[in-house]
Amino acid sequence: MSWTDERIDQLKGMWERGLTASQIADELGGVSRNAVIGKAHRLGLQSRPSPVKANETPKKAAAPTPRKPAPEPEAPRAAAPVAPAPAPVRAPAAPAPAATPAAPAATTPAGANDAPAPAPQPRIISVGPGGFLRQGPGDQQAPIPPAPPRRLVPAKPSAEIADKTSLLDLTERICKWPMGHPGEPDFHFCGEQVNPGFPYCVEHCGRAYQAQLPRGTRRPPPPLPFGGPRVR
DNA sequence: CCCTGATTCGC
DNA sequence: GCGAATCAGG
Repeated sequence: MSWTDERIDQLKGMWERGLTASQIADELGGVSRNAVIGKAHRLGLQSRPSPVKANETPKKAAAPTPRKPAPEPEAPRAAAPVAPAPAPVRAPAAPAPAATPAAPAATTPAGANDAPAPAPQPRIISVGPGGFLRQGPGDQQAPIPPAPPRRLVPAKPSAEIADKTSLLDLTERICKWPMGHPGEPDFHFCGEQVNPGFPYCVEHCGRAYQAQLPRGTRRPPPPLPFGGPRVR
């Protein structure tokens, strides 16, 4: 397998979302965990806490890599400028304590016993031209980029996907939201009319471009990147 | 042991 | 540029 633009995109997305290299490798398929890590580094996606990178020993007394016993005393070796960069540690999926289950008081005026209390949906900051969620003005959290292909189709007979949108059916005005996993028999694309200016239909734009919730709020279901571990 | 990411270096 | 081998922490 080679690193096509598309695969690189997927790698970036998943890496930024905090999936482990193993998960990414498994998801992409055809590459090893090491390949993913190597590529990520070459792409400059360094960041992310490494279990091994905790301390930085200024002295390299110990032979860290005996694979090639340097014959040279390495004279012109510039001293490694220890980057003091604390690096903006992206707050990952911090398990919000959520110790306070939000008293329903505010949302439940006295006497108002409306039963159909919809599930606590993410608060909509504003609505884009197509009706999808959009970030609030002051909210400059990086928008979750492309597309979390969730396993939406429970693997149906091939006849079932006979009229589904395939790769060949993609045009600039049909939704390219993936349904299922590439390579699987039921994999196809959404196929709806796109939200003008976007690669996805209105519905999927809503999923691709999510509003960042105000501090403290927690989306009940996690962003669910991909459908979890692939069932093979 | 398992997992993780980082790094090196032959290809 | 790629990724196996290796390192090293949890």
